[in-house]
Amino acid sequence: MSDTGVTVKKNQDFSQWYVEVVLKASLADYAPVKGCMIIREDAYAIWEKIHEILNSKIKATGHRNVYFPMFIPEAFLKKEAEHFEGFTPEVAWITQGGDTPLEEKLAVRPTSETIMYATFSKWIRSWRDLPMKINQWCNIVRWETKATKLFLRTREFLWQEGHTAHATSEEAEAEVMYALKEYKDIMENYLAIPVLVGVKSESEKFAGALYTTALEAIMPDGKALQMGTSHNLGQHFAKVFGIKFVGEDKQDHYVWQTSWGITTRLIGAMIMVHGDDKGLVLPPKVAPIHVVIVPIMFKGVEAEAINTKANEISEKLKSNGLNVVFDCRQEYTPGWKFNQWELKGVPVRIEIGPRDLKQGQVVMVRRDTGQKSPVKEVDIPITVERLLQEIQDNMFAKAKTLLQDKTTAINNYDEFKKMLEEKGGFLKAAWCGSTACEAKIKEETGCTIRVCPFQKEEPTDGCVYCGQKAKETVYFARSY
RNA sequence: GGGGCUUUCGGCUAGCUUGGUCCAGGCUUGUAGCCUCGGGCGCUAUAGACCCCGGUUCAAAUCCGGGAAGCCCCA
Repeated sequence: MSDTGVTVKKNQDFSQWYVEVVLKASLADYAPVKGCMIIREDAYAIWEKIHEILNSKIKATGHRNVYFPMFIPEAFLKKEAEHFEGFTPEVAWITQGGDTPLEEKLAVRPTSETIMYATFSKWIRSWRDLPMKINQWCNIVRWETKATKLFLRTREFLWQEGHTAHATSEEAEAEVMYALKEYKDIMENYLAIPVLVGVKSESEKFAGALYTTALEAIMPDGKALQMGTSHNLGQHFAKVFGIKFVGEDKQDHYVWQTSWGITTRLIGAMIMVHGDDKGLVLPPKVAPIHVVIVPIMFKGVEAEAINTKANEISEKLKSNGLNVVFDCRQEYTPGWKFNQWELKGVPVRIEIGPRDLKQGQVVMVRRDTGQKSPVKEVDIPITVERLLQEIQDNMFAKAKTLLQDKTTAINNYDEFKKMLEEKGGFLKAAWCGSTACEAKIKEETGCTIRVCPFQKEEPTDGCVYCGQKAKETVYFARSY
């Protein structure tokens, strides 16, 4: 065993394990600037996959992609006071161009509400211009001072931000829920990560929003991770940017707005949730490579026959729309290749050697369970297809078990603290609704309210902190 | 926001306490070649590093000061 592979066990040193998997599976690399990362081929391919999936969803419902500049005049950012206050600690500023100091400094976008909405006020005149539904794929800069982590928290990251404007509050509300629903589908049915959805508390909501809804997942170390957000902006921005339209009633109205986003952080979540001691395990639906074929080659006549057969299988699978790699490199042994492709998380491996050739079969190995089985040559395409689906399903089921295991219903504060130390995860507890209790809990335990679920559960106990009458049952957790 | 640890060939590291033995040693990787090579096989040859800036000194990987980057813990 060389150290080309992962050297620590996932459940022994999770942080170290994560860093090693990311670097050794060549998903990313450190950049020369603190807190910045290089997203490498395989990780970028996964991001492109996420593009494809979301693009096809939102285009089908009338959203269109655009691109706005990454520089935002300071005055724009300042217009919505709460928004400015929320973002200003982590905004990177440009103060000089060439040798000349700028008259007004420019923010490198931490999010594009302000620059987009300044323009919305020009574009929206009448109710016929609504709804306006646009989206942009871009990079974002938030100048974190510390605690950066590959994929999960970097100074620059990639994301998608949807921005819509509607004639009515109800329509905006529906749009918020629409984005949430599509996000949930991507996370659960493609990335195989189950999520909790709900509303953020007042102190956790997006700066400037009426309310924020979010999707939250749990990581194997018991920390929660925010997977995506969808905000109802109400008319806050419409009022400061003057986004008005003439309604069918011939009166002026302010628009109702939403914004929503998911980021490259999802890739980090996927690594954490599914990876194992051998490295990555990729959900088939987003895996850049579905099948790798490893020939067991010897010098002589058989070699050519194996080569031919492997190519044949590869072509057949490719024609079924799969991405297949035939790893015919001669400088590596089969064993070495097995380890390498496992590290990279390829869902299915096909081995073909002289013995298989004689018997008209191959050996098929699934990445999630390591299970090996001989498959007759004629059955290969259908078996691969079945296996990919099984792997996808199995991965989601496993992740669901993780979520269940890491969710604990709590009745009192002592238990809260005890469970937090013992296993972390989501702590489901009654809350009175006061920001003061929430702040106290955060101060004393580091836990925040991750979501207040949509399906309200009637609390049977008093508030977990103050004991007063509880308003609802919410999910607390430490988070990334 | 506070605290701790770390940094030597592409990767993992030895050397540092006690400055000179070090134009830095090993393993792995890369490159060229050989090898029946079914779980990181073996053999030969070759390439490759002291995080940066400054100081002390006849002499610095080693001591001192500053900086950068990475990781972890606490809030």
